Amino acid sequence: MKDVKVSEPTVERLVKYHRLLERVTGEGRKVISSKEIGEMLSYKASQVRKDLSYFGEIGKRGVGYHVDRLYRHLGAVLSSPRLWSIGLAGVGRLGEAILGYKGFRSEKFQIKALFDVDPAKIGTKILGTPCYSIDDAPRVLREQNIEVVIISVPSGAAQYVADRVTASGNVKGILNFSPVSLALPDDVLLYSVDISVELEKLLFYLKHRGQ
Amino acid sequence: MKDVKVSEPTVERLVKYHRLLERVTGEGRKVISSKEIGEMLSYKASQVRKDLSYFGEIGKRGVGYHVDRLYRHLGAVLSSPRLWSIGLAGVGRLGEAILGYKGFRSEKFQIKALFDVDPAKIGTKILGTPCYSIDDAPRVLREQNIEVVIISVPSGAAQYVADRVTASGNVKGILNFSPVSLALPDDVLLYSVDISVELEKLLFYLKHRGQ
DNA sequence: GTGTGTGAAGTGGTTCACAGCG
DNA sequence: CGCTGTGAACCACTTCACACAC
Repeated sequence: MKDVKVSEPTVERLVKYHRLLERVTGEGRKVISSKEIGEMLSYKASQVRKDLSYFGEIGKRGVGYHVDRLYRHLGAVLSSPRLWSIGLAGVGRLGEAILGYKGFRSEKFQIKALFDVDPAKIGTKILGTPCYSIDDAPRVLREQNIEVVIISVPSGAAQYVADRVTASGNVKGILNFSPVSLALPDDVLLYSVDISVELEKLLFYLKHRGQ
Repeated sequence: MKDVKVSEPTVERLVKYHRLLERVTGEGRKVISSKEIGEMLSYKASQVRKDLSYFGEIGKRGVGYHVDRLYRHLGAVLSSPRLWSIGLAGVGRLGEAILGYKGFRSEKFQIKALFDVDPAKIGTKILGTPCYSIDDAPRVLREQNIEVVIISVPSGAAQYVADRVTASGNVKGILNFSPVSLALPDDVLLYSVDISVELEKLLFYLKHRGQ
């Protein structure tokens, strides 16, 4: 797969096209147009075509996109070179929800180790995954070659946890669910999901919706 | 508060400035500069100044921003006209995590009603909040004047739930945690948080990180 | 001198419009 | 003729650079 530079919004849409195609494949559809994809996901047809064209000419002019071919094509674009091992720090309610989240099952990654501070959890298995002390994270992450960590701890603990986790030198990416900006070594990729900010934005625009 | 049109990224940053200021206020700091704010949140100082200038000249040239004044100013910009009543549909692991999420406490809103399909949950209170059948949603939403609903149901059920919820005619905004695009009446504002898309993006850029 | 406020320039992503191919 | 692929036009957000107030 050649390496085309694509913007973050494009990657996000590619993921959504892939998901949609998975569903459509199951329904036995053979061909789909950019217009139809766009209608199903609320994007402009031209946006869909541009996104899909970044990785080669995959559609047929005058016809549309062959569903199964496009599905496999996107699968290859989004595929991982291998199965990522993932750690999850903070097994509170949110952490446990993430751990058990069905939309999160994938052949791309697997949650291999949990970390917490609660002595009642350390040393046990939760939903089948072993839980370690956060202070053992550097060792465990190295031993199990875990390169991605999800942080779902309370905001006060997030920076401490991020420091422990990056101390291993093994971690290349962090997905942060806590509502704080983390300071990280700059070779570590950070993505954040801030649940309450999204609600705040919704309420802000609701307040000003007349406009 | 006069109505200035601000972009979504700006609103998101305003929320983060407000949060930061809350912390900084507590630490007894009197004055802060755009440069310092930027460093703490990983934004450019010029970005911070532009964002803060949309709602009037609030800083002092040559000095910086008075922390408490700026905090209250942002509070007013982001404030709600009143306390929003919120419903939450889908009290699975994720729904319960949201319900109990501390970062979610606010004087802007309150989760007033839960909805589910599980007969074991309907009619009970969960973490102190009453749970109703999703099919009673139109009535309950109207009776309790609930205008915002959080959807945290499995993807297969999301559209059905969205239809039930908007049937009341009362709902103005939806925060969707399920990984599907919802079709909604176009006077309903939609924000989505897609947990697995964020992880997919992280893994995609990790794979291509050499670039 | 110092740090804000802001027009102007720059950057990046989206949409258009049409050429090109099936 | 229909629908894709794509340069060019457009639009929106970010960054710069400097006048201005303290």
